[in-house]
Amino acid sequence: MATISDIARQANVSRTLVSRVLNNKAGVSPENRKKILEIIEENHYVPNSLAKSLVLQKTNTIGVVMDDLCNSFFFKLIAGLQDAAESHGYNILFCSGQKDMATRLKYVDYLTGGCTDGIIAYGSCFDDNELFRYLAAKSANSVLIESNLSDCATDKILLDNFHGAYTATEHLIRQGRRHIIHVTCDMNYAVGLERLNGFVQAMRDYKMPLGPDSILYADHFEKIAYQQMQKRLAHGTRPDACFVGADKPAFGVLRAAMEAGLSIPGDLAVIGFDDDEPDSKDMLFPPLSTMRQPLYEMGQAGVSLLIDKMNHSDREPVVKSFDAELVLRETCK
Amino acid sequence: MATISDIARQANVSRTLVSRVLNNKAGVSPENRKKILEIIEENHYVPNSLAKSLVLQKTNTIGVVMDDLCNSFFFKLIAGLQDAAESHGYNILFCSGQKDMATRLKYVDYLTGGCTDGIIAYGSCFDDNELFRYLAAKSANSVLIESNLSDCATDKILLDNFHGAYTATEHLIRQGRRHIIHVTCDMNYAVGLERLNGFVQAMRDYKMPLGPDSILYADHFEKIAYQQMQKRLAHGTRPDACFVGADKPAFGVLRAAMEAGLSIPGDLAVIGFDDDEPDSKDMLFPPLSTMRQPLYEMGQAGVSLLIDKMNHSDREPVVKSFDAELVLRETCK
DNA sequence: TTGTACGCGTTATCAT
DNA sequence: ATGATAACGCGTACAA
Repeated sequence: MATISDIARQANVSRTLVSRVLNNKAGVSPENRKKILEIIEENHYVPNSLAKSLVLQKTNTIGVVMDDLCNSFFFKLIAGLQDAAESHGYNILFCSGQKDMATRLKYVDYLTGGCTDGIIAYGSCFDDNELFRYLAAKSANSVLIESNLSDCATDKILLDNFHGAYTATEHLIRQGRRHIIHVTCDMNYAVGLERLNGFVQAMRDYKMPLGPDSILYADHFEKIAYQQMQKRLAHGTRPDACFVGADKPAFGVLRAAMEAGLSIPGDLAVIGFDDDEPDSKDMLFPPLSTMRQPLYEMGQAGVSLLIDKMNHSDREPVVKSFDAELVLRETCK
Repeated sequence: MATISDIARQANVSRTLVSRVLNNKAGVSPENRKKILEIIEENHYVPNSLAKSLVLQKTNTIGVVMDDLCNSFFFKLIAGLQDAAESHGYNILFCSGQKDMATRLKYVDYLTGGCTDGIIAYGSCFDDNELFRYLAAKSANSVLIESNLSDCATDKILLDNFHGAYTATEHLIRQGRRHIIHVTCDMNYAVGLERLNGFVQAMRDYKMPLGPDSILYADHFEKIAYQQMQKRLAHGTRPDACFVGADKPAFGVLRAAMEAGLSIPGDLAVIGFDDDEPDSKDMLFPPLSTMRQPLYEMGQAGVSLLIDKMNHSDREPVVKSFDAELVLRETCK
């Protein structure tokens, strides 16, 4: 690989002149500039960004650590991150440990080791806290998305899950529903707990009955929610509304309800959470009402916050919270 | 951010000793080793990988350029790339230009600028050829997956689309189907053309009728294929088998056929290509027969080839071709 | 306009 | 066992 010295030698000039040409700076005679540009072209010369970053103490690159790149839930987030990085003139790199913590910690080491100016990490799983603490300790220029770890003094992008769950539940109550239940998403995630809390609070505030079978525990997939709802419909009083902690389990709920012969939303109103994967299901189920999570905007905000922090390294950590938006579709009219 | 000099100063030793400790090398007294390790720990010190890579001329990192990260089609490929990189002890970074060519070229510049040892690019869209040529010119350590550009002297990972299409078509013929048609995927991609050619060749070899309405042109999505098939079923002789150039359009074909009252596979046998997104559709349609593309293995092979090339920089380019595998499910018994 | 010299943070070589 | 020094490729004062 050609270096700046090679180019300088071939052009019979100093490296300084070549550097000036590369960075479009003044102080080079037109003839020399032309000659240098030609030689650069001939050699397919690309400046070594390592050396450049080393001397400038600036990489112009943002690193993103995901727990898994292979999940369509992240598409909007990734798009938001990419668009924002692009518009700010930053490169953005993605890496994931494929759910393996050791690998992800290795990537944090790598990304904090000089090749990026800052790092963004996403997740709300309690198991991820180790990663967030490790990251926060290593780099002041980092942003956590969806995690509200109090002992990490980094910037944070949050979704107000409590408020979103409250809003959804409140809507069902005001609609006149009497027997409202909640099917949780995975309780190993902070979002699961927060959404449950929002549901409970709304039910209490409106003096709605809250019994032992008002809450069914499921996860982020369809199956468990389906089974839980099946069981629930076989025993006890029939619910007439259900707030589900995520969209995937909401489809499980819908399936169980439809198989049990319930009409949607007449017999049972359903509201999910997240508003992901809208297209693949829309021939199987009535379109799902849900609390839309603005993942694209959250990604954009994460990049903005990070860049702001890099330019004001002494400012206090910022927490920016987003609200989920109630999107009413067929399952809750 | 602390540097190796900071650590050395605090420990009252030279940078050499700190470096030895960092790299687990002999030649440090136990007391010094202990002291240095403590100070490293205290300071959350991480060696600057830029400086390290600069002096070692080795980054231990592979870069991947995708045209789009937000596509579930790539999940298996990404997993294969990650697993292989991990098992070879390499970091692997993903970036994408979100379909914007200028951005992707920028990333090629960035990745070839010293921060990676080699680069993997995926794609078979004819529009991508510019990118591949650019990459091949800039870096000898690069691997193209799915592209067979003859003027790029890089290693290549290919799928034998022609043979796969031939196999699928042949299977339909031997099954006794008489009126076989082909619905193409997007013809802006080399794979679309190759699969079409395989279909035609098989039909010719077996003296099957090949008329103007034996081929319907669609793309990588469900809608066009659905419309095309609807039109086709309304006019002309009814086909009794259909080989489709990808799975998504195959679902469009199935939908048109089922809405027209055809029984699957009795009236119409269908074989797709790729074997992606199996789960989301399995309640809507009978499970789809398809030519499985071994994307995971192709990703693994890409990493292996790249690492091999980096260790034998003078060897000739290697082309490794994979075969698609016929997976028979309900739509073609 | 042009070139010299230094530093970025690390590892390797060669002394001591 | 320990440390001084050069080198990786680049940008930039400063001098000429």
